Amino acid sequence: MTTSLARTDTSTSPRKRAGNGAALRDDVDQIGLDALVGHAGYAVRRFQLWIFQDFIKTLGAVDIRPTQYSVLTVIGANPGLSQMAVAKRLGIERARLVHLLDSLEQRRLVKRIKSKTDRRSHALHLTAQGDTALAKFKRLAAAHERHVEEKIGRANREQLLQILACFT
Amino acid sequence: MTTSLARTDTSTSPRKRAGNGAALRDDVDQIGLDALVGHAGYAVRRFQLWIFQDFIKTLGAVDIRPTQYSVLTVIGANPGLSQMAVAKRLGIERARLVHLLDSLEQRRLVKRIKSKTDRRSHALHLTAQGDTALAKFKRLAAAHERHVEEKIGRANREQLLQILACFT
DNA sequence: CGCAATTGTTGTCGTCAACAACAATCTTTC
DNA sequence: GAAAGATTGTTGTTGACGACAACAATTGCG
Repeated sequence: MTTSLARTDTSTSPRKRAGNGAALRDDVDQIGLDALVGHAGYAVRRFQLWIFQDFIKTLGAVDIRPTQYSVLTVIGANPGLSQMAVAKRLGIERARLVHLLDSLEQRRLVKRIKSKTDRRSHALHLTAQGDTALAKFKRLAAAHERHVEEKIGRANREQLLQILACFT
Repeated sequence: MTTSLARTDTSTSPRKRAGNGAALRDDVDQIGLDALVGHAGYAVRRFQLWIFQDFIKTLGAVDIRPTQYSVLTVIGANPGLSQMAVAKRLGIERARLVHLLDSLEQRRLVKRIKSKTDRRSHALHLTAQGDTALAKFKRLAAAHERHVEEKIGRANREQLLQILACFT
């Protein structure tokens, strides 16, 4: 059993100065996380924060954020998709995709082409400029992925991808 | 270009709507992710979304969100911490922690006690009510963690925690 | 034809991270 | 001991993001 409700002292036994308002323990390394260490969500949240920050920093020169990169990649690999299809595939709101595409279209990376078979929808394509830009983005993204590998290890990254493959 | 195929069609393959012809490919299962499949960040983002939604839903009856839970857990395990110490340990902005604590203090789960040794800082403690409430939260959080286990498998969850331990 | 569903769009709301600035208070340094 | 610098809590702003709701135009189907 992982956590019984008994408040047993955690792994490390930090000196609990039980006194109210006693000295404050500011030493970060000594602060126990208690039940949090058993929660995958906490570790994943911290990891995602780190990984997104590295992505944003690594692609900072081209000003591309993770969500923008995912949209460009999917459109590049599947030209002609509708906004609804991209939104569903990436798990983002179609309302949000509107603003994403507005930004990418303003930057001449993507174009919305009115579909002839369904006048409601737009067929999404990369512009020629967007195609060459995406190639550059992919190189930078690969560099970012190497940072991940250096951080958690090559084998661990592989296992991670395999474990979470069911969410992609 | 890169043809990434062989998507193992997983569980639900409901009903492929016999929509219009070959104009727009709306079939979500057939849309390739291209370079995204090799990016840990994408999988982690999707996973975190799923795991947080399950957490929020599982703890919906008590109206506790992941960040609130993490704050309560750390305070419960380390009474007397300053706000700065909690913020640094959990990796959240101290400005954000202010609002978090305002909310938790209004709900009588946490109390800020003015430190005698450092009149700038507050010593954070759970109230008696907060202590019993946290015990209940932990039971619900354990149920959420079982959902994670059912989703990705027991061994995979263990490996995930081990791989990401360096971020906690 | 008529009605339900879909698509793109606009808007609002709440969460969250990242900064910047500030007053009060400690700490260091001269 | 006083001035200068650092820390703590606080307030505010900005922007990305997810979740909803409503709407017009359009399509599909009974």
